Amino acid sequence: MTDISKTYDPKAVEAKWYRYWEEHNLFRTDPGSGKKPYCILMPPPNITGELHMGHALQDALQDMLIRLKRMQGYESHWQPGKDHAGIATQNVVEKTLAEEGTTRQEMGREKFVKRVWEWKEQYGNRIFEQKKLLGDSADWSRERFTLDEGLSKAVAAVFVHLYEKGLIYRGHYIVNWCPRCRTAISDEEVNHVEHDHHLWYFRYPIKDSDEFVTVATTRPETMLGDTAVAVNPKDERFKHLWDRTVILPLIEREIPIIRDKLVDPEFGTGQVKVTPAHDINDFEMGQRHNLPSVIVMDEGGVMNENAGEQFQGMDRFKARDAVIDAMRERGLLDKIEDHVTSIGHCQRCHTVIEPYLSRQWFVKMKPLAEPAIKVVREGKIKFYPKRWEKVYYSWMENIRDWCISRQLWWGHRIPVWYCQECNEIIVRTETPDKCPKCGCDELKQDEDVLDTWFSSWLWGFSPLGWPKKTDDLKFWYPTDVLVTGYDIIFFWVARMIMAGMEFMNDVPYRDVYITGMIRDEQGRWMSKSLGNGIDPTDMVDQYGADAVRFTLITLASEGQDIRLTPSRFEGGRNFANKLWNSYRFLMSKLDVIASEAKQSQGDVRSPQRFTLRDDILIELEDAPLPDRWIVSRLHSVTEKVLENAEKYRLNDCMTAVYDFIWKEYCDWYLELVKVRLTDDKPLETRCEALGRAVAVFEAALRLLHPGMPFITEEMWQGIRNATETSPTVSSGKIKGGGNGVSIMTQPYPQIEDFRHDSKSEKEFGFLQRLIGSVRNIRAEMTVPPSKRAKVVIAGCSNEKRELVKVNIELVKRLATLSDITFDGIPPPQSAAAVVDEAEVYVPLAGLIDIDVERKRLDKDIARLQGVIRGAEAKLSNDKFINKAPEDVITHEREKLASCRDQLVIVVNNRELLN
RNA sequence: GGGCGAUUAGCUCAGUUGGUCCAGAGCGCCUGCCUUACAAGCAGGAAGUCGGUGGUUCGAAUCCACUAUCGCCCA
Repeated sequence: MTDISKTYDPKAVEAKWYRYWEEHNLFRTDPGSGKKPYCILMPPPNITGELHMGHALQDALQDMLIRLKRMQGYESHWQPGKDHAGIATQNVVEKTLAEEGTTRQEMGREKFVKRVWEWKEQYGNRIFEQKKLLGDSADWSRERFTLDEGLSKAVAAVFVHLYEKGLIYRGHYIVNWCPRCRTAISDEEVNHVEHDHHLWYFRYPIKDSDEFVTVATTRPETMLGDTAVAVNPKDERFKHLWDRTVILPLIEREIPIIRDKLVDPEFGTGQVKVTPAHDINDFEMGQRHNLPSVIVMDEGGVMNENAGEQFQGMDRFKARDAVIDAMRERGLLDKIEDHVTSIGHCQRCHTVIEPYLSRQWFVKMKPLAEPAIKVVREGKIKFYPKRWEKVYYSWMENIRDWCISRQLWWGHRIPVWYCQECNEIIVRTETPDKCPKCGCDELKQDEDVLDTWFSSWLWGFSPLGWPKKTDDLKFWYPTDVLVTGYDIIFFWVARMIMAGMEFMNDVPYRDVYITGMIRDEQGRWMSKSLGNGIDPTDMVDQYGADAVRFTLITLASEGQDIRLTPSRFEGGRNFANKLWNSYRFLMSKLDVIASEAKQSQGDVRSPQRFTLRDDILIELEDAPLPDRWIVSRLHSVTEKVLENAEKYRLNDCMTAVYDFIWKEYCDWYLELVKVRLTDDKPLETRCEALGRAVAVFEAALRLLHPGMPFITEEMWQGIRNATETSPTVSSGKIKGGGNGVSIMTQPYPQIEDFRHDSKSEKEFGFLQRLIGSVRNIRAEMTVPPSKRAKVVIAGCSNEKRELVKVNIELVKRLATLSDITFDGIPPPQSAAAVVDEAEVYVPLAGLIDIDVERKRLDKDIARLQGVIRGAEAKLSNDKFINKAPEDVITHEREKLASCRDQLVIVVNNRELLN
């Protein structure tokens, strides 16, 4: 067929089939289908997000599983959705406001939130459009958004439930405060980075004396909020200081010297300043000793009136320098030391976090963690790779309460109202109209919104309709597997499991497949700021979606990180091209042979279709050896794919199919089929050969489809149109009808579909080695391909001689031989090889280079001697004979005998050259 | 400080339950081929003391201990 292009062009194929799948509703799912449920929840990407390689990798893996299960007859549902991403989205919209010269404060809350919704409608769908380019077969009609009506109801219901259970509380605590985002964030949202820093030693005068205490600090500006100095009660050095009073410099506040065992005598001088409003440890000390908390900066990190006139209005880092200067001027700066310290930064904007005393809402996590730990311990949830379970446990067992309130406008407003009359706190899923206690209707809702993860942690069930008891929920919960990266085990996976146990009383999924992270060539994270990212849509554009998917899946082994360069996708592209060309070959033959067949029957219908016998892969009794062999190999690759898919070793699934198609089907089988497709062969022979080649190919396409959906669909449709019956084999039979809509909905191959045939594999293996040995000789002696050689085989068992005779045409073709004779005298000037017990002589009169041949044989002798030595050493060891299993010993014996025989022949041949 | 991962061919990586002709792939490299499906290809080839040391074992890339280097996470 001349109209099939010589190189595969993904662009001509991908969009067409994606549209086709959507038009035929092939992604749509139905809990009432009567099939078995299978479900994956797509990790909802942020609406601000662009598709990155991590998405591409995880989507390729998820889609492969979804498509596989769909073909296996499950109601295979991939639940898509998006995340409202509180801080990120608010930041993005605020940025555009800044460009317009306004701020959200100027705009007001209501207008701002409306504006964000508009932004979401306009830009929020981009990432899904990009995912479609990858071929994702999610049921987009069921898309959910963490801020849509249903999910908002779920969030409110959860809040009320936990509040009423006493697991949500409000309180004044030190939280991680981002002065740039102007909100509290959770411990998980803080990244600690080690910095070369300093330790400043300040002298505080002791009241009514000339003495000082000397305290060391990494954050001098906080001294303005000190309300005590503390020493360790066991520290004998400072007994004389107990209960004395210190004058806090600059502020001139009298503060006590307290004793607290939390003080580390080794840190600094062993005398420490205590700032309860700006340090977590100091806060605890303050609680124990009833110290006042003085907040010295505002929400933006600017010093406030409590910092004193001199410093008020200064940014916290300016204030730091100013405090140091002021202390130095007063002679109260004792010294400065170099000090390495770990400083927390906002995960989102990288601003230095300020420990800050404020009133926030928290979730008590311990009670929620316990059942979630248990289900993993009991194996009800399994992590792949298993090692992540340890990480999960260590976090869960040391879990701390979760700060869930955020001082943002974009998000789920906290469902709490305060009575302006009696201060009653009203926690409701619906807006109350009056205070249940005093009846007053003046109620004010809490200003804050909830942490975005407070909606994402419900993703295990909320997109399926919870809190309603929907059919979806009944059918698909618990879901089957969550595919995600290790960076969000704490943020998301762990919390989802807790939520699942608390609200569904069951796990959200049975398996957690943790993927590795995509890194650049040097092993660095891909990030916008480094500019080292590779855009998946660029790669799809350049290499095709199938090539991108194939490459990523192949590289994803057991959760290892992946170093990626664009050139890696060439491997996938080349494979697609290889597939394409084998398809082109089959199609051209189908065309020719089909029309010839029709003509021979006096049937000249157009278009000509090839009739595929429905038992073509079953009736193999009289089939030639290569056919029996390739079907047996098909059995084996199917087995490998199915086994590895169960263990989420999808890379192994892919390489198994790759090896089968390229190295067995194309390199060997198709070359052999060509022998039976020459014009001189009877039509019947050609039809059978081509039919089997097509049927095997079709089965391989189905094996491959979940990983490479577009190209397999294109070729499957092509084959379907060119053949009379639907080519799909299932449960041992080719299904008739020819009306399959798509390869997507064809049955996935099962091992029972293809007969395993170890005899054929053994026989064919011999022929492969025989052909290989001749090819090796030819190449080493640089015999030009145009030169057809004659080969003499000697010392061959009757069985193998028959085998070669039956398949003589094949061997001749693949080894480029004009003739094969048996048991002739080895001709003079021959190159020689040994295959099993057979001696192979290639007469090379005039072509043979004696030196090259000597080297070749010497190499073989060395190899054989090595193997023999190894086997002898083992077999002469009594302990080996006594302890090793019988089959291992037998194998060693056979190996030794065979190699010894071969060695004799090779040595003999070598001597002839002396 | 605690935990985890990596270390195998020039590069990037597989190697599942310890054994199956002295360790595999892709890329790169070398030789020869436009052999009518494919040069994004075909045939052949070179290339590794599996980070180091010690141990367990009849047998270790694989299990154990120690150790080195790199990376990540938690505190």
